[in-house]
Order: sequence, then C-alpha cells, then structure tokens
Amino acid sequence: MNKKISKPPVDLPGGFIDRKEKELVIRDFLIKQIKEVMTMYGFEFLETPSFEYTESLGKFLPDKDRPSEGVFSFEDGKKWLSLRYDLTAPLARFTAKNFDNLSRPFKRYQLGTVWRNEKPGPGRFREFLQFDADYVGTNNLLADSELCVLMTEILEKCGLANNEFNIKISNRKLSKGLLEDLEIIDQEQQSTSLRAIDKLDRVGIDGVKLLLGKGRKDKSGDFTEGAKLQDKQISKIIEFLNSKGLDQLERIDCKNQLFQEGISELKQIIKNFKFFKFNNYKIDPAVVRGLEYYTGPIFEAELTFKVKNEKGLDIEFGSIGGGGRYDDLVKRFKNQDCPAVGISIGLDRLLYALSQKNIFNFDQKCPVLICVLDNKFMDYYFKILNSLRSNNINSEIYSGSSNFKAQLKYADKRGCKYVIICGEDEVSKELVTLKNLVIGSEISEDIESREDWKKSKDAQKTFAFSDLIKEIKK
RNA sequence: GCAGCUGUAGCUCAGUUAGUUAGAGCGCCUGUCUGUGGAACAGGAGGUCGUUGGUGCAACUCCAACCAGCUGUACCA
Repeated sequence: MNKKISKPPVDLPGGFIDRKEKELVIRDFLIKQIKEVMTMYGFEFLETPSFEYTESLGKFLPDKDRPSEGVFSFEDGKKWLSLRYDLTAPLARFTAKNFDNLSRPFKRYQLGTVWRNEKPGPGRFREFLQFDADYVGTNNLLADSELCVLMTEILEKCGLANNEFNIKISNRKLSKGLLEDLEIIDQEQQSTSLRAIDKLDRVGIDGVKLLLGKGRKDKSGDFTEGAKLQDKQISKIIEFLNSKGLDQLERIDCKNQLFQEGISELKQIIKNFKFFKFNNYKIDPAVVRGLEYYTGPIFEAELTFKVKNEKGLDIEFGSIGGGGRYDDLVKRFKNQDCPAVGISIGLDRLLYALSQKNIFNFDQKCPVLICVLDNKFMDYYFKILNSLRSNNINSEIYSGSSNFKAQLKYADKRGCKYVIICGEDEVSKELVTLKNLVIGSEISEDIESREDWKKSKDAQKTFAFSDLIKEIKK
C-alpha cells in the first residue's frame, strides 16, 4: 500500500452544503405551508428544468475567458447550457413558448433549486431553493397588491410573527423620475446613484451621501467610488429618501411625469390593500432591487430582528424575499406586450432566519429502538416491530452487530426517546421492557456512583406485550 | 473582484527567543461493567502544524507566493 496516494477531498466546493434531516424537516414544512397558501389563492403549480440555453436565461452569455461569470455553464455540442439562476427567466421563456394556450392572466407558482456562481455567506449558498409566485399578462395593480399580501401570509404561516418583518414598497418610476428631473441622465451616473440609494439600510444616510458624492470607505478601508453628484442634487435625493409615507412623497417638488405615475400607482396599490385588510407594509423609497428588469412597483420583505452567525455575531442579512413588476420580460422572447409581476422568497435564507427562533420540535421523528440481546429472540423482536409499525410508531430493530451497551449508545446518539429491551426473562413470559431514555437522562444528573444508576430503574417499565401500544402512547 | 482578519487532532484552542519524540480540554474507541446510554477512573486511536517554495546546522515558529475560511465591500438576475 502506498500511503502517499492522496485521497480525494471530503470538503465540498464553497457555497455547497450537505443538508441533514433536522433542516430538511423544516424545509418540508415550509414547502407544505407555501403550497397550501398558493392553492388557496388559485395559483397553478409549475416546474421547469434546471438547465436552459444560456441565451434564454438572460444577459450572462459565457465568453471564452470567463464562461461562468455568475452562472454555472457548459458547452453542449455547439450550444451553451446554464443552470438557472432564478425562476423568473424560465417563466418568461415558458410563457412565450406556450403563449397562445395560456389563460391570461396566467398565475403560477414554482419551487425549485437555483444556482448562482457567486460569493456565499451565512444562509446564502451557491445552490439554494427558491419560491416564486407570478402574475403574467396583466397590468392590473390588484395583482401587485395581492402578491404583497400573499408574501405576508406565507411568511406568517412559516413561523414569522407579524412584527418580525415588514413589506417595504416602492416604485422604480419614482427614483428614475427623480433622477431625470435632477438632470442626472448619464447612464453610469444613474446606475451608481440607484445603487447608492439601495444601500440606505446598510450604510445609513451619511453613507448614501458619500456614495452619491465622492465615495465611501468601508470598515476594512476599502474604497467605493461615488456618483459625484452636486450637493443640490444630493440633498434632493436625501429628501426623497427621508420621505416616510405617501403624503411626504407627494409633497416632494418633482414635476416629472414618470415620478407622478409612480406615486399614483403606489396610491392604487395601497387602496387595494384595504380590500385585503392588509397593513403590514411600509413605503420606503430606498428600495431599488437591481438595475435592469424591474419597471414599476417593487417590494421587499425585510426582517426586523438581528440575524446572528454561528459565532453569535450580528451580521448583514439582507432581505428574505422580494419582487416587483417587470413588464418587458416576455418581450425578449416574443413580440407581444405581456406585463407581469412576481415575488420570490429564498427558502434557505428564510430557514436560516427561522432556525434562530427555536420554534421547531423534532421529537416524533426519532424511532423506537428494539435492542437485540440475542439473535435467537428475533421472532419476538419482529412481533414487537410489526405491532409498532402497524400502529404508526416509527421503530426499528437494531441493525448493527455490537453489544447491548453499544446499542444504548446508538439510541442515545439517534435521539431515540424509547428503547425496548427484551431478553430471556421477557420473551419467556411475553413481556416487554420499555426504557425511556429522556427520563433516564434526567435522572442521571443526580446520580453520582455507578451503584446508583444500576439501581435506578425509574426510567423503565416492564409489562405485558398486549399493553405495549397503550404504554408507548402515554 | 477588492480590503482586513484567521488557518496546529473530529471540535475549541495552547505552543516561549527557531532547538530532541508537537500539547490540553471536549468528543471518539476500549476496559473496570459478559442485561442497561448519560458519572468516575485507567488506557488507546487520531497530526505530512492549510499548500508550495525560500532563508537557516535546524522551521509549527522567520520570509514569499498560492489556497481555503470568516467579516466587510463591490456586483446581484
């Protein structure tokens, strides 16, 4: 044997993780809640494949030097394929492909894994599960309103309290109109300004001022180039950002037509909220969400509590969901006007946030372990097993080959609440000994010597086989 | 991508001014205990000191490059 042969790594590529039962159980729960809400609201369930032609997904065409900038891609024959990075681009493709057969508005929801080749962070991976709900083929703002309501209902059903998040609403027409009105028309300067606005909640008003002006140094001393606007323009934008409600926004002196359209759309959306008796929202002009793509109202679900990393430090967590109106998306594929609006929620991020609240319980999942004291009692063990399973009790016969002591350790590690112990004494008299490991563990805290715990049989009980189900259900 | 910090056992970390065979706690395995996990005691396994190169008689220790992780920042459909 040559020891020098290097073994393959057990590490995973950065941003990819193994997901264990505890997490998957919660994830299944979240999915179940989402499906219920979506069905209630009358949305269709859709699934599209993981891969699409790279061109169909959008602007991230692989070039020879960096074929995977942002997306995972490979060349299949002469065509480039990519793993989808969201569910919206595939929806637009699907809609265009089936345009003539779809009812419009077309309401669909989708749950699926998406992949992004970018820097991972806490609760943020390169492979993650996303949920999307969209209205395609309507410009009725009732759809926008309903999606906000729906997002709220989902988050609440998933375990967030009403005061632990809120939906921030804005309109791309406001920021765009304002910039036009301030004669900031240079494309570069516009984008930089929009990005600066978007950062309000992270860098604060002063940070935004710097980013709109000369630029800003971050905590590590790294410098970000600013938009280099004039002071007059900056103070106008700051006034805009400080406008908390619709009233204050309306008072801003801006004649720009786009801006005014934005205001009246927001008014309509809020008016619609009354139908839904919905008020867990906040007008927030600082919401921008990306640069391309969105054309009108935009929404973002923001947590109101601090998220910590595994070392207990508060971290910048960002939003757990959001969306908006993207009226031009389908047009990329088909020469048809097809306004649309949608939301998405990152389930892994939601799960990460929820996991800090300790609201989930896993007791029932662990099986009852039937210990094997001797193989000659197998018939009896299977009699017990069949009885448990037919009564819907998770159970198993120890499947290793170690001694009794090791079997208890195994049960301990699995988190089993009960073990069943049957040897000569029990089998000959049709009895069952049931040991409660949880109680046993509690008792052990007061036990000091080995003699004491040998005596401590409070945690276990012996009774007739016929009473097994009755006893275990107690 | 950029910046700062951190890489020593499965985990958390110590390791002096470079100086024999690199340590601790927790965890893991075995025994005391052949029908009782969690206590105690005793023993054991487990390390190419992130990687590669450099300087030294000598490198975990100094230098360089690279890699990985964390945090911030940029980009974000």
